[in-house]
Amino acid sequence: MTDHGGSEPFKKITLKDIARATGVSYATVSAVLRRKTTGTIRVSDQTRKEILKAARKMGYVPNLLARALKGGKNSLIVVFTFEKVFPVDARNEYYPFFVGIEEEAEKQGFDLLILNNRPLDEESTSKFSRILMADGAIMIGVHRVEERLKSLIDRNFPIVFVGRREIKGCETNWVTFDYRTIIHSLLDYLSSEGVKSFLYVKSQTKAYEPYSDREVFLKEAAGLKGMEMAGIVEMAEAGTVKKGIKSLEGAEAVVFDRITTALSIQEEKEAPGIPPERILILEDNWTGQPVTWTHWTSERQRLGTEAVKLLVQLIDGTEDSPVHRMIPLQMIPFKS
Amino acid sequence: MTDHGGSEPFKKITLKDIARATGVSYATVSAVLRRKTTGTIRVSDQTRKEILKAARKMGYVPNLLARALKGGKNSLIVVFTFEKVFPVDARNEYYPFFVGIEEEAEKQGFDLLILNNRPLDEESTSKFSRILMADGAIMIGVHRVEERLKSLIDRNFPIVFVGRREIKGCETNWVTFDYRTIIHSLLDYLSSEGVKSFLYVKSQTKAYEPYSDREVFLKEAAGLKGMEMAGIVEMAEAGTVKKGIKSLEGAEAVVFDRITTALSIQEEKEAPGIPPERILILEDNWTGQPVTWTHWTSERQRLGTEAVKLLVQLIDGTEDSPVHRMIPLQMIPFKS
DNA sequence: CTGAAAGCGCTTACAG
DNA sequence: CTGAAAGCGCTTACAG
Repeated sequence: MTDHGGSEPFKKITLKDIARATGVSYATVSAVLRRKTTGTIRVSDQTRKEILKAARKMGYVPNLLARALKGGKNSLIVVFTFEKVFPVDARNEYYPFFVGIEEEAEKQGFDLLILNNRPLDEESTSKFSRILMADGAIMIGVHRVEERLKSLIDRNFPIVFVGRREIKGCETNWVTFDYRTIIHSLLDYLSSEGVKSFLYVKSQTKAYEPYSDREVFLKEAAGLKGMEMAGIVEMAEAGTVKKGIKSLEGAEAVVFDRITTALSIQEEKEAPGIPPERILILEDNWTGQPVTWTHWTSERQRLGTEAVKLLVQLIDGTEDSPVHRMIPLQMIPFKS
Repeated sequence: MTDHGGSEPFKKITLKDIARATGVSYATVSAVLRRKTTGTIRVSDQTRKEILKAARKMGYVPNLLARALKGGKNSLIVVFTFEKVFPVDARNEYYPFFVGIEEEAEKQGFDLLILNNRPLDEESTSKFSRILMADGAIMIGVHRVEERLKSLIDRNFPIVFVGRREIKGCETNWVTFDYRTIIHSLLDYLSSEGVKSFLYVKSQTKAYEPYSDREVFLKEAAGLKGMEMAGIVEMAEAGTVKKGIKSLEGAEAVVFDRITTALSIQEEKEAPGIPPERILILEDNWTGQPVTWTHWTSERQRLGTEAVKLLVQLIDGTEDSPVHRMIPLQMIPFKS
């Protein structure tokens, strides 16, 4: 049945093989197998059955590479990360995006092509090379601008970024959280506590869109509510916690940009000396650790599904670039 | 720069476009971009640079569909599940396999094609159709035998199953856990507690390989150590717990086949009336919930990486089908 | 040393 | 109503 030793490569069964076996042209076989016999090609019922039978018996599996190369769509979506590793690990901050992406892709009937962000062998083969195997792509993480990517976007290859991502001279599509509304709510809350000024703890050294967005909205909201940003404390996400706590002493209220930074302080025995209802975190809790201070709901998975929905619309031509979508967030206030 | 409204489809830049722009044959362009200029095709340095420059400027991205269709390998691995949903959710039992698969694929320089197990539009397009886009496939979950799959395996398409999976008349490759050794260890442990007989709690209604394996090895080990399997209690994984506990009363020792079943009993206030050091679970704890009874280490992620390693060897021709690999397990004994 | 041509497995417009 | 042929974008053996 099966022969051993140096197993032969893999023998593809093609349309031609079936055509030969049944004695018709392979165009006919193609038509029959694709159920297109109502169209321009018509085949007798007898032949139809023979072809179907032969295909089944020979174990024919269409080569979708060829199909896709010829025709248009492929029902395939690329997922690409600019990060070092692809976020399949549940502890990864981007993981919930991926879960949402897969869920929605499945619902919409798309398969997923996961591109690993590995170094390249040849100059010509860009990181994005495999992107053209798919109908469109979703990008996760903080990107570095690459000419090649810009060029694809310019030429209308459907690409959706998870998070607001701008590329100069380029019209990018993205889905992001509605940071503005939620940050205004959070400051309303702080204001209702009688707070007039706060310290802003900034963990990000490199500014990129989502973080500068938050800072902008925070300042805007503070201005509107007559509150004062008393100062900005730069703090590494890990380490220098003791020193960090020191620098918070005497503050009326504290606003953290990152949950990880807030958590590293929350964990310390010595409290920062601020009443907990006067501490805000401008992020959802994706860490799974307990958080008591005020923050917001995690809609990361939802952001993933929205990204796919938008991408599919772009692929279908139901939407035209550029499109930007916002996901609402809900406050989770401190509870004593 | 960019024009709005009814954005045109997506204009591919092909080798031909670059060839036209630089005034050489597109075979030359191909050679230059693939860095194969040392071979049969030689190009002047001047031309080389021009081609490279044009490619960059025009944003050329090779179409790997075409590349793969023509040539052989694609550096692409299919991951397929027979389950309803693809296990990207961390609470899914198969999720750790996927994590290991992605990790190793990344390491080996392969991208991943995730095939969703959705219903089909056409008869000819089998669930496995996209499989030929890749160099090989990894199968997760409990399969139903499908002719199409069998035929692919018969024709030496590289496929590795996660878990022992047999298909009649077919030589399948698989990686699995070394259930035999660990189950013998577990019974040694039970024996050292002075146990002479035990009850076997069986949750699986449908027998498939991994579970029948365990039962077989359990019986074998019991026989060897002069222990008696006093009875088999069939128990649904969820529900009927109360009744389940009743049926365990008076047993000298209990062996569970599934961690979920064991946990649903462990959670109940009323203990099963068996000393905890006389309870075994023939599974690792993939649930994340605390488990006190004796079980074994989770090597699921490792199984995923091993599956990829084996698949890559099959693709490279370093190994010939059929290959079976075993992953060792370690006992985690009850601790009071 | 170079470029034209065949061919990978399909689909579909087109000529008979 | 049917089948031969062109073409999707590449690579590579081959003829000039």
